[in-house]
Amino acid sequence: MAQSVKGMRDLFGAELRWFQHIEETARRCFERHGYREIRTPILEELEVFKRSVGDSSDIVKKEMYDFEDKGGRHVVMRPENTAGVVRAAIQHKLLTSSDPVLFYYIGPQFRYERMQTGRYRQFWQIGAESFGVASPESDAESLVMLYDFLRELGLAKLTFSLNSVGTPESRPAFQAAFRAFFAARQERFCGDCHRRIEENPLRVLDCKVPTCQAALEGHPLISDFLDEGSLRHHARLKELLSELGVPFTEDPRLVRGLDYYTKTAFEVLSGDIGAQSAILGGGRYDLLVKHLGGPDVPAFGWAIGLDRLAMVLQQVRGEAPQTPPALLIPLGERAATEALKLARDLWKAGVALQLETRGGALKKALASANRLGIQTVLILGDGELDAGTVTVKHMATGEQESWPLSEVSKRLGGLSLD
RNA sequence: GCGGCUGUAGCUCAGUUGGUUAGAGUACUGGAUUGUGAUUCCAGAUGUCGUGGGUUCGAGCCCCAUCAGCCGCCCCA
Repeated sequence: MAQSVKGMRDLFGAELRWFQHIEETARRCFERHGYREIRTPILEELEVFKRSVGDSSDIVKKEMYDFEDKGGRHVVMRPENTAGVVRAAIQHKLLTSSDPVLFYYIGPQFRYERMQTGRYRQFWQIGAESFGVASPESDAESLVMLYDFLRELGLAKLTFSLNSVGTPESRPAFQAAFRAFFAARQERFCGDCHRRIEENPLRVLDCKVPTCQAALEGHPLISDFLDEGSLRHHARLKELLSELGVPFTEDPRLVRGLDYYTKTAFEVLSGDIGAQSAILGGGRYDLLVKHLGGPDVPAFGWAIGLDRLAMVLQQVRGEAPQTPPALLIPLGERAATEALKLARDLWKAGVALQLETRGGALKKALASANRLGIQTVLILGDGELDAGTVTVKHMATGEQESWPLSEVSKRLGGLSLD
């Protein structure tokens, strides 16, 4: 039997309902902040990611689906979406005015990784990118949008981990100090950390090995090396978040895996989904646009893992909210014709209605309604047709009543049928 | 990429030291009279025991390979 490719999965049923609910909520929340959707291609040129995500990162070094297309182009299935959005914004000259440009995206991303719960080779991200504003107010606006979005989904207890990773000007001094600190006690660090100190020193800070965390005791703090601008930015952002009631904890060891971040970096972890605990992350990336060949435009953005978010929501909230349609059951051939006509009128009026077309026994249809979780059943037989009514059965209570045909639409929440 | 575990009906699992036609619960199908469900009762159907090789008189059980999934690391969403 044919099976889906490793790491690729089919989405349907209860899980897909969460995906849909999250996506609908996201669009509503982001659109009202003035963000607009952007959809970029899944395939990008390799260079886009090498220059943005960073060619020392694992994502670029070993996790990309990359291949040569029939025209000899070296293409990559996007491992994340920020680089593509930036590329598109530059290509279409969207960043030439002084107005901010606000985008959100929803789409699949691809990384060739070892499978695990919450980690798939095709996974979905929702993200928002804000271009053109360097102020901490811009960070706060984006973060409060994200926070309110998560609140609207019903996640109450999440807290942002917040840090500032400074600027390329302030970073060398810290890195030198940190390397010296590391060198002085390098025998206490694990093999992975020795690799990290060379490739991405900041990553040593969030090593999970307890002995490494112990060895980090008293390490130089990024905040002690921050330039004046980054410090003021960070202080102001914290002030704003406090004013807005957005909960956060400062985490001086928080760093981001992607190379393009400056100043603000943040993430949210969840304890509900095993080792793959990161559900979202982001921060400021003031240099990326210019680095990719665009104008010198600051930016702030983040991405949420939809697969993991859906998993967390399913765990803390159970089933995704949904209103099942009503079910119309005709009895007999004459009723079948009339039911089809009635259903069509109701559909036109915007009523959610499922039509029983199998024509079997009523008890079968009711059992089926029960399985589908349908609350309201309309029964249309010869008696009802002659009386110009429909029998309405409320599945939860078993109570039945009779409605005139002309009132069905209105009483099911649709438009009037006149 | 590294280390460990698992794979038996749609789902959750049992299957005794290898021994005849592989089981349960649940779900499913039909029935308990004509137009009333989810409870109850009766009946029924269901599997290449992940796949391919091997050992054996005999393999769901042992060995090897392979595929898929799970757990931890790495990485990250």
